Amino acid sequence: MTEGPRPRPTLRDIATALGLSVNTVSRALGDKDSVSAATRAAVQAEAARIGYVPNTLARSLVLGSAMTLGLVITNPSNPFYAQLISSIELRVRAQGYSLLLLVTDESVENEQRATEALLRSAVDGAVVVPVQAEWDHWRRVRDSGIPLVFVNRDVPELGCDMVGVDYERGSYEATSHLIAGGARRLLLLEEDLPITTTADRITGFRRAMADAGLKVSDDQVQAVPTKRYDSLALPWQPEEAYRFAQTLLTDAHPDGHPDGFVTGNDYFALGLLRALAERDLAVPGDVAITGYGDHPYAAYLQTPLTTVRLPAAEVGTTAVDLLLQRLRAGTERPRKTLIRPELVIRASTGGPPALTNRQEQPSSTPG
Amino acid sequence: MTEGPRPRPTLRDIATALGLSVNTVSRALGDKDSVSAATRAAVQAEAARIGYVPNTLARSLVLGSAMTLGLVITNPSNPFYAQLISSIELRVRAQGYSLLLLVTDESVENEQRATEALLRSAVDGAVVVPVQAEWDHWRRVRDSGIPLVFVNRDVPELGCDMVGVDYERGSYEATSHLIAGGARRLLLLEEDLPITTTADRITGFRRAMADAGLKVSDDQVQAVPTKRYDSLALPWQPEEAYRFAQTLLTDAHPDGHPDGFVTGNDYFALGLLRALAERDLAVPGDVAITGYGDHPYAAYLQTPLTTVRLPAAEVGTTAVDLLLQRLRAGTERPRKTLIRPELVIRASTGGPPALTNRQEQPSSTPG
DNA sequence: GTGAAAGCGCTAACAG
DNA sequence: CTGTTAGCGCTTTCAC
Repeated sequence: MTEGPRPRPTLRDIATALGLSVNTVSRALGDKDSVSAATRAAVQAEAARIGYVPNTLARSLVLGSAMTLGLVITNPSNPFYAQLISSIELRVRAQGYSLLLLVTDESVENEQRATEALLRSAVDGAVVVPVQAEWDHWRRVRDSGIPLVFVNRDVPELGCDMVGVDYERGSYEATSHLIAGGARRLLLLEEDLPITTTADRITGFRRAMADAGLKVSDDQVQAVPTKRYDSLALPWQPEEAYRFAQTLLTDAHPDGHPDGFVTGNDYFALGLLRALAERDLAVPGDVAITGYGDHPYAAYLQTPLTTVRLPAAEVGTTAVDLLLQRLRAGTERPRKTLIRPELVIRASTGGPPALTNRQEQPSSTPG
Repeated sequence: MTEGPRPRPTLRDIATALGLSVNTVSRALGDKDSVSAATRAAVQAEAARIGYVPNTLARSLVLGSAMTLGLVITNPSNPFYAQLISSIELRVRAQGYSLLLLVTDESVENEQRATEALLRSAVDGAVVVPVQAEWDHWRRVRDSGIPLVFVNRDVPELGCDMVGVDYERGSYEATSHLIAGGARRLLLLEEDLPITTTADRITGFRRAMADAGLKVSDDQVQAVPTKRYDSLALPWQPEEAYRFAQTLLTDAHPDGHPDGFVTGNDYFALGLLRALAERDLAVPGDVAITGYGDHPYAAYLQTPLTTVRLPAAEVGTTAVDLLLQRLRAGTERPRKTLIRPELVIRASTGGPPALTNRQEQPSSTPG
């Protein structure tokens, strides 16, 4: 028969119950050695008996640290970010910190409010996937002594630590792979977000084309309109890429129809696949395509999708480690780390036609 | 030229700069009316000038509330939970609270540690997706006066508020739909987690079968082994269902091969689809199948998947609202809400064969 | 080894 | 209207 919400027990409750001073109780619980074994035992017993839990607020106030890190992220429904959240939370908790979560939905306004929240909450540091459109508010956070680690997208102006994915390389490899497979008239379908990840993928695409001696006209790089600011929307719907591709395939192509598509994420590939099927274009026979992200479904499509697997967990873990190092170390130069993604070759580019018996590894760094 | 981390400005800095008392400054900033307009203006100007940000820690300590809610969730990589996180964070922030995130990965141990963290952090309340295997630690949290709202899975023993999805109904409708389409030898592929959501879906399946006058033998309800405790794994890999289905389809079926599959999530359906394709079984010709969750890819499979769409955003929002109401109201009876999911009929059960021009709505309550 | 005193930054009482 | 006093729960001096 449980009682209603009793007032929470404090050090003083233990102290008075045992006829000790609050101070002694604090030290007994804090495992300092300036307490007799007997006292310590008594204190710990009483603490356990009344269910004492230290008040982090008070503790933080005097210690000047809340043992809390912030995580500012754009969209948890993006599988990459979902994994990032998991890996970051795990690491943060393992190091004895708490995690404050802020979601920005790609909105600068939300991000500005998020920085306010970080400042007020006096977090010890923050892992941030920046919206990138503006960053003055981040300067303010950094200047107030809260170390920042940017993840996935950088804000070089601030000279903070950064850990991301080598998107350019992933895109380069995907493109080169298509070219190696015989594709010549390639198209890149990209997100229309004004962020570096997209820009890097475009760069990779162009570089691969150039290295193969292929020209890239402007209409070979296409931005798919996305519902980026719809706060509860999924990262991207295949829908948008589907409609976009429908139009694209209908348009006149002076040099012949495209025979290869590089897409900026697996959802685009999904929509594209449908549009191609509707025009009776075979994949990979008529058109080869690559995705980006290796979402959990990619290997299980009817035409398994060649795609770029992102090391989400590694990125998250590295970010937390960088942050904690900086909390301890202080003023080193900012470190930037790009982790290399992995091209996973499947049937959509003529790879193994279906699942072989070799098990697809759903490794610790999937999606 | 930014300076290094200055000590953070406090009320006293403003007070001394203006020759006022700390108290007056506090009230001026707090919009109390017991301050002259002139003083308030001066204070606010100075606060803005030095970039004053109130210290939530100190504020919380005296006020007895940290204006923070906890969110304890099992697996952010499950698209349903990802959306839940988004919607909850949005609502929580809109109400002026912060959100502390704890991930349990379906582990009771993690959950117990999470409750410790909630107690220490003195959150005002928590939204919880419980692991359900044990719940004594939750009793402790509740007894210490922290209101809890269980989401998606209930712990009826504790008499807390709860908001979930009517999984039984979703499963009932999916099953009935298959039966209406002519399927008779149905199989249910379920998660092997010991949780009520799975149990509810099984109940719905059995009830639909019974209502149609069909018997259900034990081997018609199958649990797919999953990597549930793999901390960074995705919710479920299609892989497991694929292998499981391979075996299943190889086994002798005295009453003929199954002509319908109800699956507990869309990933299972994905694996199943491949296993069926390998045996040249046509969907929906030979076998009709349904998924559960309406993940973003479901509508875009080569055979678009009939599935049960879950109202994730609505669940999340409702949960936060219930929690905040209870924070204000105090002792009402616990309220339990089940939100109804929606069966989305597609080609895998003989629905519209492909995307029609009627736009698939990626509504605010998808996946 | 233990206690008394002071203070983290803020807000709530009460005076004036 | 404003200042003084007190205290949130805890930890860190510094005496004893």
